[in-house]
Amino acid sequence: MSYYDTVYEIVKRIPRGKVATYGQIAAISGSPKASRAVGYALHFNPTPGVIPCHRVVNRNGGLAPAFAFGGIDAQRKLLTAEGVEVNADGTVDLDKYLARDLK
DNA sequence: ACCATGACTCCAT
DNA sequence: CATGGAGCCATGG
Repeated sequence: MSYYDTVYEIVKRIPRGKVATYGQIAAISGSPKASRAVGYALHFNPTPGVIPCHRVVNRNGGLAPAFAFGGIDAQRKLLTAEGVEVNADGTVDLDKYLARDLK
């Protein structure tokens, strides 16, 4: 699972109070279009608590609807606690919270 | 190498 | 706005 390891490393690098998109992680990991594989990697989530998967959002800035570790509301709560504003529809402002300098 | 799967993304209806 | 189909990639059988 070398590719997945890369994904985990990147996710762990996301600064507190910031978020990253699947496409962003995919690009940094080496395959800009492997967003699907990235999501799959997070689905495995081998080390919960270590990997902040709640900071990973889709291209629209929206979090996973249901398959998340504890539900979208749990992620919303965590993100809010870190300083990330989450909209009622479960999306975040990428213009402000996207970790552009990640990498 | 082929097929099936999936926390994605784009486009059409 | 909801739903569905097609394309992308990595993994496992």
